[in-house]
Amino acid sequence: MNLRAVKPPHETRTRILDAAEELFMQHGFESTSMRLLTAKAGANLAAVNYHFGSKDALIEAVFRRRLDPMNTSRIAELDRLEKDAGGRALSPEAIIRAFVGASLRMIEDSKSGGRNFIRLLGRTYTDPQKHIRSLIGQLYAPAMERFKSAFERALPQMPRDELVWRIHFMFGTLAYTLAATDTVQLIAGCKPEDRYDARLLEARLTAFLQAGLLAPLHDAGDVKKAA
Amino acid sequence: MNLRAVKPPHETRTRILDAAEELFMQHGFESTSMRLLTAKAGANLAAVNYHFGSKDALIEAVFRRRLDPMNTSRIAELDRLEKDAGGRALSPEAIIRAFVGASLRMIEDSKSGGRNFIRLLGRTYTDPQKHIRSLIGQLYAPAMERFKSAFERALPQMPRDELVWRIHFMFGTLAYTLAATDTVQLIAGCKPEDRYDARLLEARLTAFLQAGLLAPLHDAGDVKKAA
DNA sequence: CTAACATTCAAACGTTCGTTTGAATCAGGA
DNA sequence: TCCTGATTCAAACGAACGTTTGAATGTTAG
Repeated sequence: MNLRAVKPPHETRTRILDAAEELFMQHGFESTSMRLLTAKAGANLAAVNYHFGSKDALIEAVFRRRLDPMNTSRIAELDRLEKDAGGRALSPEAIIRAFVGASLRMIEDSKSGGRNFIRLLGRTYTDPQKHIRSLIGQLYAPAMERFKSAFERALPQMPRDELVWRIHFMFGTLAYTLAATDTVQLIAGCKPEDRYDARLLEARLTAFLQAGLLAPLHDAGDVKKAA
Repeated sequence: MNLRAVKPPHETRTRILDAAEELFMQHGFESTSMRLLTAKAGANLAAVNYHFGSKDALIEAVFRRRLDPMNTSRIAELDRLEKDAGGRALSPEAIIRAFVGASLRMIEDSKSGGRNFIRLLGRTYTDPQKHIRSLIGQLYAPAMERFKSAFERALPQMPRDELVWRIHFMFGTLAYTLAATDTVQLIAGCKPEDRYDARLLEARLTAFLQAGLLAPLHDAGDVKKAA
């Protein structure tokens, strides 16, 4: 009997996914060649096509592996909050934290390549390729619907269009913040050690998003009149 | 004498820049081949290398053409506001409008390919290629410094780190909003005809950003304690 | 052991890429 | 008109890409 642990069933698959996550984050999809990728994963060039079918299918697998669990846990967290609250409405802040927290927790999780993935994800929301954007949209759809109706219940007085836009703005702020962890240097003066402190970032981000979500309604009359 | 207007001096150059702007926006830099690009521009395949030197140099030229004037006009607008205000401090909202307005005015400008460029720009802030991001950062630097100190003067009581982060968040919201003009459909229910109404968008965006910028300061003690 | 299956491997395939080349074409001034 | 420099053109270059192939190797069950 072999004393070493049994070989995991999909070891090569996993190594390829990990390498892809990191290289896609560093160089993007197109600039990452299968040769570089399989070399980093310690696999043969043909391994990607054998295990995933094609490069596009690999890209899809990279997102499915992390995004499905992340959004499932988001929804679970929201369910838990609503159950704890009994019949009472949740505060907007609590809903925001449930959404943002799932992403930030993944950044802190240093053993899995979560941070790589989060940065990759943040940038892919605006990927030029439509089929990639629609994949992301599809993977996000259930959580998005769930959070949207949670916000509607928390803010019954807010017009629906306005709410949709503000959710859009919040989503954008989160996406950009996660993706552009070094673009911060555009505006010099940020202490580098603060940049990855997820707890501090969560506090700052939540405060910003909450204020934006609850901003006073602009006077629609002004808009029409000025036009 | 020829009755037709004289041939513009850099007609082919301009046609190439216009085609590049549109195709880069639609497909990204790498997925846009020189063959497709020159065909769309009605130019020969070798024209890009003749007029610009290389594909990378063309990418740079695409950004320089629009970004330099845009940021110059941003700074001019801020100068004008400060002059009009005499010695008094500007409101944060006025500073935000000066910054956001330059982008949104370019979206409305349908005769030049400004809208294409703005969407392209929004996505490029988080481009995987470092030399592209640093080009953008470099082209933005003067305006960024100028607006940063304007905000500092308008909000003297706000800690500098906090302000830097909030400017970062605002910048992200703007970038994402401009880039993801169709990702809005992630959250269904947005009336398509509202999506490109720049005046309405400016009102909504400004209200959101202003509220976020002026959000109550979170208690730093809470953060440390929870850690 | 052996048959059956899953995985890995080196090699090659055809395509597309950005770039280069050298001749052809155009313009304007002497 | 002819010369000169700028621009356009068709053609080709070598390199890199994603994918396929068929044999070799490893693993598991009968």
